[in-house]
Amino acid sequence: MKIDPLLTYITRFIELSTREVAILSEQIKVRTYLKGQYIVQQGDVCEYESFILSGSAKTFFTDQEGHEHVVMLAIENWWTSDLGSFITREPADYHVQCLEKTTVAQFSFDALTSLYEEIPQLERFFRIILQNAYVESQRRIVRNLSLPAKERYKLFLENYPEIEQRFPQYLIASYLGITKQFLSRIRAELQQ
Amino acid sequence: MKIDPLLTYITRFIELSTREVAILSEQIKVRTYLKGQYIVQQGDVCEYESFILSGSAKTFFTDQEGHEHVVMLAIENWWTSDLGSFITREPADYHVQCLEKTTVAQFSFDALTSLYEEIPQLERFFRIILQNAYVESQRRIVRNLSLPAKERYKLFLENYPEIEQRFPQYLIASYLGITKQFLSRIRAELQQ
DNA sequence: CGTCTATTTGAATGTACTCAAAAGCGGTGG
DNA sequence: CCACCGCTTTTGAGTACATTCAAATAGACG
Repeated sequence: MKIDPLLTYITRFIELSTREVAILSEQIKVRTYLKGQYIVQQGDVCEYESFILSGSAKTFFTDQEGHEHVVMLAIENWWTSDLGSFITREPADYHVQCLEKTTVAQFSFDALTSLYEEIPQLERFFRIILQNAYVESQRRIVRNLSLPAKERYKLFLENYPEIEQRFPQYLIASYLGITKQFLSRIRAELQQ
Repeated sequence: MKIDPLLTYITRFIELSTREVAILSEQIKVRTYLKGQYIVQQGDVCEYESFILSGSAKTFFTDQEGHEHVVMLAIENWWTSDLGSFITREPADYHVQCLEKTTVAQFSFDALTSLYEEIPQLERFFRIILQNAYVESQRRIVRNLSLPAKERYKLFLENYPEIEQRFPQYLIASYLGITKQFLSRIRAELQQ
């Protein structure tokens, strides 16, 4: 499978020469996972930053009481990994599991380190990506702190209509920080 | 006031030549705010990324019901701004207000843009800073979703003991996403 | 000491949770 | 083609964590 969607995505932020595209392509590994397979396992060091070419994945962890909490849901053209583990080389806090057959483009830590040297523009690319991710992350915190579940769900529908369609309700409930039962009740209210 | 703490901070991540330090120093504005003054006002475009040399600030917003929500608390050697507004040049979602007399080193959008060209290493610096900030932001989301208020408060005490000392309880309560009354009860329980 | 602000305490309420069970929805096989 | 299985969603009842409103107490500063 080709990494064209990734190149398209990158060149929305920086320009790449033909030579740079070649260098990049060489360092990136394309890999396909089956439904249910893990891209990252909690406790292992996260070896890759993965860019989803097709398919979808959930990032989650299990708390002391054995309850799963969804940290992130990702589809095509999204990144997924345990960034904290990836950059520190410490055991991952989260699992990343495929929800369907999923093909990703992967940057290993070493590949990325050398790519930063060979294509300095990539520093800018990831800086911009991270800026956006950070801003979005702060927004999510704000929404979680200041809005009741019903409002959070409505905003989720507005912001991620594609995701709503694609994932079971109980995962969305977990992502929103509520139980599946409660989301079901919220949806019932919104019907009327 | 000198920007030495900022230079020390930057050189923990990248190396700077004497010439680069000079370029940097020229582009950075040092500014002192009095207690209560606003570094950023909700609705205005956030003009600066501010690095706190001394003092402290809170980032907050006011919801429809007129309640304040603290998004962030910052002290020396922390960054503060409304990054979303700063990078998009759109009106800020948040206020940033000084809690005491506060001196900051400020990067304007234009200064930073030209600094990225003159000192490409700064791309790396901010990439790393943002990586860390993003990871921390995700951790906060996870804690907010999976832990009861009491546990969140205990972790806050562990992670930010300096902040606990320095800010009134009602701000910490707001940062944790709970009311000041409830934090007071939690603290009473923890005493025993 | 008095005033202003911050914290604590009390009582009633509400939002969201737990546990339990029923209903819906695909897919598979007899 | 229908019966059954596993999985997801819905519904119900009781409960808990956290909120609101109100008032009392404690601290800080002039």
